[in-house]
Amino acid sequence: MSATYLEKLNERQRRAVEHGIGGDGVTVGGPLLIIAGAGSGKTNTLAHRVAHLIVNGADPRRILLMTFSRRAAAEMSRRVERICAQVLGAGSGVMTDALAWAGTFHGIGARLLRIYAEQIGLNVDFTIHDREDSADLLNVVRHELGLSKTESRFPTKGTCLAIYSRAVNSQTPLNEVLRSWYPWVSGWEQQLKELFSGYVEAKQAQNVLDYDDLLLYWAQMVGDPSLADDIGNRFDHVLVDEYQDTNKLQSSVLLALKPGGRGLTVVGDDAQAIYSFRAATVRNILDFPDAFSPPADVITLDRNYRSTQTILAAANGVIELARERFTKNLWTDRQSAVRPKLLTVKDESDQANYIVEQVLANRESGMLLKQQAVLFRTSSHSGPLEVELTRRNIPFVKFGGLKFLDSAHVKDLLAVLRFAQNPRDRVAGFRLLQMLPGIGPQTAGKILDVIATDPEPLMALGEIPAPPKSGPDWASFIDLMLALRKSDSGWPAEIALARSWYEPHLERMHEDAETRRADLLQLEQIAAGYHNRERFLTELTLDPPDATSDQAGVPLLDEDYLVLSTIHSAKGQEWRSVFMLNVVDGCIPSDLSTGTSDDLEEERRLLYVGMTRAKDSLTLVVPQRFFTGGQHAQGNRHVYASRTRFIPATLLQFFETGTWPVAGREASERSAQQIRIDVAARMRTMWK
DNA sequence: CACCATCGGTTTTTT
DNA sequence: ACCGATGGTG
Repeated sequence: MSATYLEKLNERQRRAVEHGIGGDGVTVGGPLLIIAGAGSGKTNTLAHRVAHLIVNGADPRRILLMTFSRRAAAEMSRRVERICAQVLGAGSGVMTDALAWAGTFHGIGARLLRIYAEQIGLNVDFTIHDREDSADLLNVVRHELGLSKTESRFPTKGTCLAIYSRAVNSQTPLNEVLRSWYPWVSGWEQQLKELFSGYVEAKQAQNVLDYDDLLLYWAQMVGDPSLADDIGNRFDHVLVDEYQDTNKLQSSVLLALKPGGRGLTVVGDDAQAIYSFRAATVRNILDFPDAFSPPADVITLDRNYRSTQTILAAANGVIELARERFTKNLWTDRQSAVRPKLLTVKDESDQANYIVEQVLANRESGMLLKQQAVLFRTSSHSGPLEVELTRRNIPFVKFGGLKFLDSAHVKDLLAVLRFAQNPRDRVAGFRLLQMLPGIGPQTAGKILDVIATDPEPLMALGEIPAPPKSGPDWASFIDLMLALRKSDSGWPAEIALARSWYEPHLERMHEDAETRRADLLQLEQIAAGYHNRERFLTELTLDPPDATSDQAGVPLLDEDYLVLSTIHSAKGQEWRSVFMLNVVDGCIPSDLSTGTSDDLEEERRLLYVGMTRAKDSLTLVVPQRFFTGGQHAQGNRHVYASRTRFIPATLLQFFETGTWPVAGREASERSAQQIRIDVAARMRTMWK
C-alpha cells in the first residue's frame, strides 16, 4: 500500500508509526516506547500511528487511547479523523464516532466501572467527589473520630487527603509515605490509619468514589484474572500519552490490561516529568521496556520542529544542569539570529505593562493574540497582568488555577443535581440542606441520618415534617427533589428546574447575585451539551472547564484572545511567542518546593517545559521587587527577588539580557497613566 | 441550634 | 488575604 500520508514524517517518526503493523492485516505488534522530546512531533506521530492502525484494518472502537487531559484526547481524535478522512475518503464512514475510547485514565476508569459495576458489587449510580468534596468528607470523619480537638494539632483535611492520595497512587504503605514525604506528621500514623479506614467506609456507605478510587477500583478489578481478560480483550490496541506523568497505580492497571505488552504503546519524555506531586513517577517510563520479555522496542524522537535553534540552546542549557542526565538531547535546524530575552523590570506592575506593550506590538505586526501566551508557575502570579489586560480591554483566557466550578454558587447548583442523582451523597446533601433558611449543620445532619437507611431516600425525605424555621421553602424543596427524582422532565430541563429553584436562595445569600446568575446560566449552557445528568456530573467532575476569562463566558472559537496559563496546564501546547512571568527564585523554584533535591529538580524541569513551548520568540521576565501578602495598592511590603537559580551566570550567554523600561522620563509618564481611575464610573455605581 | 464576629494559622502545581 | 475553628447571641 502506498502511504503518501506517511511521507511527511521523518525516518524515526515513521518507524514509530509503522511499528508492528504489517501490510497483511496483522496489526498487533509487541510493546513500544516512544521517547518524544519537546516539540518533536509527538502528537502528530501518535495521531498518525492511530490512523495508520485504522487504515490497516484495526477497529477504531477497539482502540483505547489515554491522554493526560480531555483537551488532549479531543485534539488527538480530531487529527486522527482528519488523516483517516484523507486516506480513506470522506465518505468512508469508518470514523463516525470512531475513537469511542479516547480519554483520561480517570475518565476511562469511570466508564469501565459503570459497565462492570454489578460484577464488582458497586452501585452504578455512584457519584464522583472532586478534591474538595473528598476533603470535606474526610473532615467529617475526622470530627467524628475526635481528631479535630487533639492536644497538638492534627494535620488539616487537605494534608490528610494528600497523604491518603499519595499512599494510594504510589501503592506505598502509610508508614513509608509518612517517612519520605510527611515526616512532621509521622507521630499520627495510627490515627491516620483510623481516619482513612473511616473515610473508606463513609465513601462506600454513600455510594461515592473519589478520584483515586477510579484508578484503585479499576486496578482491583483487573486484579481478577477473568475480569482482566474480559476488559483487556475489549481493546486490540492501548496507547498512552504523557507516560512520564503517570503513577504506579496507573502503570499497574496498564500492565494488567496487556500483560504481554502486545498492542501496547506508550509515549512520553522523562525531561518533562512535572507531576510528582500527584505521585507520578518517572520510573514508569524508564522501566517500561524491561517490564516485558522480550523488552519493548524503544524509539527516540530528538529532532525538534517547534523552536528556533537559539531557544532550544537556552532550554538545553537549563536541562543540562539537571542532576541526572536524560535520555536524549534535542536538536533542530531552525536557525535564528535572535536569542531569547531575559528581561529585568522593576516590579510586577512593570512586568504587566511590559507584557501588554509587547503583546500589542506583536499583534500590530500580524501575530494574533492566540499565537501568544503568558506562562507562570502559580496561578496567582498572573493577577496584576489580568488587571492590566482588563483595564486595556485585551481579551484573554486563563488556564489553570481556580476553576469556574469552585465558586460557591456553582457548587450549590451542582449539589442539587448530585443529590438527586445519588441521595446517599452526604457532602452534596449537607451542602444542599443548608441552603434552606433555618437549617444548619445539626438539622441537616439529622435529616440525612433519617433518610440514609431508607431504600428510597428521596421518598423518605418527602415524609419528614418541615423543620420549624424553614417555612414555605421546605415544601418547594421537596417538590423539586421529587421532580428530579423521577427525572421525567428530561435533560437539560432538569438543570433549568434546579436553577429556578435556587435563584431566590442565591439572592438571599449573596450580595452580587447578578454576576453569579450569569455563571449559572453559563453552566446551563454547558449542561445542554451532555447527554444526560449522569454524564454531565461525571464528566464535569473529571474534566472541569478550566478556562476563566475576563468575560463571563468562554470566548467563541473565532474570537482572538491572549492565553494565560500555568506551566502545568501548558503541557503539550505551543505558541509563536511565549512570555514567562516571575522567573525568580521563590517563584521558579517555588518557595514551597525547595525542600528536597527531587522537588528542586522538578522545578527545573518545569522551567524547561515552559521554555520549550515557544516557537519563534521567548521572553523570561525577572521583576526585581516583589510585593507580598496584603494587596493594598499602596502597600509596600515587598521582597527583593533575584533571577532563578536555574539560570546561573554561565547560561547568560544564551540570552539577550536587558531592562525595561529603557531609562528616561517615559517611565514616570507611564506610571502616572497607570494610577488613573475611572472616577465617573465610580460615581455612577455609587448609588446602586 | 442558626448565625455572626473574631482570631489564628496558612499560603503550588491537578485528574 | 483567606479559611476554619471557636465563642457569643438571639
